[in-house]
Amino acid sequence: MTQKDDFDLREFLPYLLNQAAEISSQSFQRIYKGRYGMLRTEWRVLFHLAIYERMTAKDICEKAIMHKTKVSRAVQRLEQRRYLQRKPDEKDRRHEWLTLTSQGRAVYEDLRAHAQQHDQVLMQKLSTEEITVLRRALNALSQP
Amino acid sequence: MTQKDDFDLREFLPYLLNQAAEISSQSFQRIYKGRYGMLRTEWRVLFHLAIYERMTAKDICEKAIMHKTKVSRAVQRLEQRRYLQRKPDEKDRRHEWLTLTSQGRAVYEDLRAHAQQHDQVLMQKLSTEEITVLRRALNALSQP
DNA sequence: GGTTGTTAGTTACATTTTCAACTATTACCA
DNA sequence: TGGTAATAGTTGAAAATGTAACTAACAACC
Repeated sequence: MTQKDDFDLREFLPYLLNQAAEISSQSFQRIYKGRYGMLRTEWRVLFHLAIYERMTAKDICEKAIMHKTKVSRAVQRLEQRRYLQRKPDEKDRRHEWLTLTSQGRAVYEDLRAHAQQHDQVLMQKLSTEEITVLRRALNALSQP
Repeated sequence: MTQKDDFDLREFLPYLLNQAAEISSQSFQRIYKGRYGMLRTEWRVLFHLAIYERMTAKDICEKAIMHKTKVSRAVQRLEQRRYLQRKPDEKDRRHEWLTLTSQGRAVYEDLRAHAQQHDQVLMQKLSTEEITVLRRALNALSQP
């Protein structure tokens, strides 16, 4: 198993990004899955609603860059657990406004605390300068 | 939909990493999926075999940080398409040595060219300094 | 030498995701 | 006004993934 090719996978950005994303997500996954049986799609929706307070599923699709079926199903499960409420828009009944319940907000507060703590741990692997550049670069790469 | 919370998702590394990974993978995905009907797991295995020439499934699991069932299934599909061959180890028949066929290498060469081109496009969004720091940071974050 | 433990890899089943088709509502425009 | 197009969101079937249990081969130890 000796390297032969001049092409190095560890320089290929999509590969590197996936690797880093996968590994750095794992320990946070254990938290939201272990404590609340949630999926990745679900914590994302929950966090978006906590941060923006009031969104339609469409808004979430755009902000979180998630497919509408993913969002739809995440919303269903969060509703079943009474973490969010739906209210149809009066003027355009195709839209549904989503907001967290107090229960949902409580879950968010708990997860957010863990998220921030988790982020601290990750950042310990990097210098402050690296963190700044990394965030900037990741944001740039997130523009489609 | 106005931001309320002081916690910013766009600073949470696992989120940012996932977003960037997702988006930057998409156009490469169109290529390996469109041209060869391959999955992400499959191009990864293919690339590893091209680069390291001869590996067992276990080796690939470790290098690529993929679960053994993923690797097992990717190997099956690559074998069906005649992109790789298996040879049991003579001394320890639990091991199987995997190597690409010439067909598999041809597919790799094609995909590699596209990968490099795709990487160029991605890197245009960044300065050379950002690229250096990004790669270093991603490698650091990829250590579990 | 036979029992027990380990390792490489596969398979079966449950859970998630994807893709396409669907409903319901509003917009557009002749 | 009526008919077609567009939009928000849901659903069902197929594909992919995760988890755990499994087989086969070897190792170790008494």
